[in-house]
Amino acid sequence: MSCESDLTQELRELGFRVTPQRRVILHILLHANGHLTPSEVFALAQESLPGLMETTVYRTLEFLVQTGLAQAAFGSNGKRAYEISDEHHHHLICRQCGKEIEIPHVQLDSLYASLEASTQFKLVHNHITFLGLCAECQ
Amino acid sequence: MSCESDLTQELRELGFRVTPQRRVILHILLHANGHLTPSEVFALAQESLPGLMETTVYRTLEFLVQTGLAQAAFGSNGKRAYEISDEHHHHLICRQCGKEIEIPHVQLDSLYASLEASTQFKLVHNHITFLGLCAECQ
DNA sequence: ATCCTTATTGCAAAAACTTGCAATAAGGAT
DNA sequence: ATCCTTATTGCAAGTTTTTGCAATAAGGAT
Ligand SMILES: [Mn+2]
Ligand SMILES: [Mn+2]
Ligand SMILES: [Zn+2]
Ligand SMILES: [Zn+2]
Repeated sequence: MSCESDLTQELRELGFRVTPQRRVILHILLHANGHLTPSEVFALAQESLPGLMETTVYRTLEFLVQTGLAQAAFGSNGKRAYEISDEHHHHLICRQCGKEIEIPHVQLDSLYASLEASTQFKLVHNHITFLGLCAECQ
Repeated sequence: MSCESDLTQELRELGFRVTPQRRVILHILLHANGHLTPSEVFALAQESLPGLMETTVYRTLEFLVQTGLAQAAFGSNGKRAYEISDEHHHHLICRQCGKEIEIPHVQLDSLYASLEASTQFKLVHNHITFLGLCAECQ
């Protein structure tokens, strides 16, 4: 009974296959404390799964985002990073020193409501990176 | 007196040099109606400036963002695109059909105010891409 | 336990993007 | 007009990310 079993269960119920590659990558994301880049995931995953291709890591991470099990973040540098988080949140990063703050999604609730009202769109689970200057760097 | 002269003037006042490459790329961005990818800019720029390198396009676009003359957008596919717009705005894209709506920044004013109050950060000119489902695709 | 279907992976090649460094040329000084 | 300084470009090489396709193996059926 490993820690990612509920997620693999969810995959199976959605009609997707549970492969060793997906298991390992889910395990890594679940135990990471922050965002991981594809090459970080690859380096870690390769330890338990020699022969794993970096291509597969890219595809699996994007697959997990499509299914809603993982979230992608676009850092200030434009590079992608991934995480699994049960809290819908966003980020605010200081463009000068890189300090990062997490923004609970509840702070965007009224924005979302007004956007949905004015556009007729239904917003999905976004994971936004705001840039700014922290108190020290201003 | 070409159309990008005021921007090249601004560059010069900031202490940067005005090169044919920067002129051409500014001209292209000013006449584009939407976002352009680096390779689109490259293809157009090469017509007036044979010998131009793609590297230079990447560097120039990023340079224009740093100086605040251009804005970068991270589309739903994660690929970068650039534009010059005098209106601070954001985007809302349908994850299903790709339909895209522009969101005037004024709709985020109160969010920005509340984020600045709660975090002590000063937010900068962000150019955010929200994802959702349009009325038809829901 | 074996077979089937086809989703998923490995592998190779391409495309997108970045970096380092020597050659060039913009803009200021003479 | 010529010279100087050094920001900027071209060029080559490297890294990151995407794509196509044949080989593999997950999961359901027999
Ligand atoms: Mn996050
Ligand atoms: Mn835009
Ligand atoms: Zn800071
Ligand atoms: Zn749609």
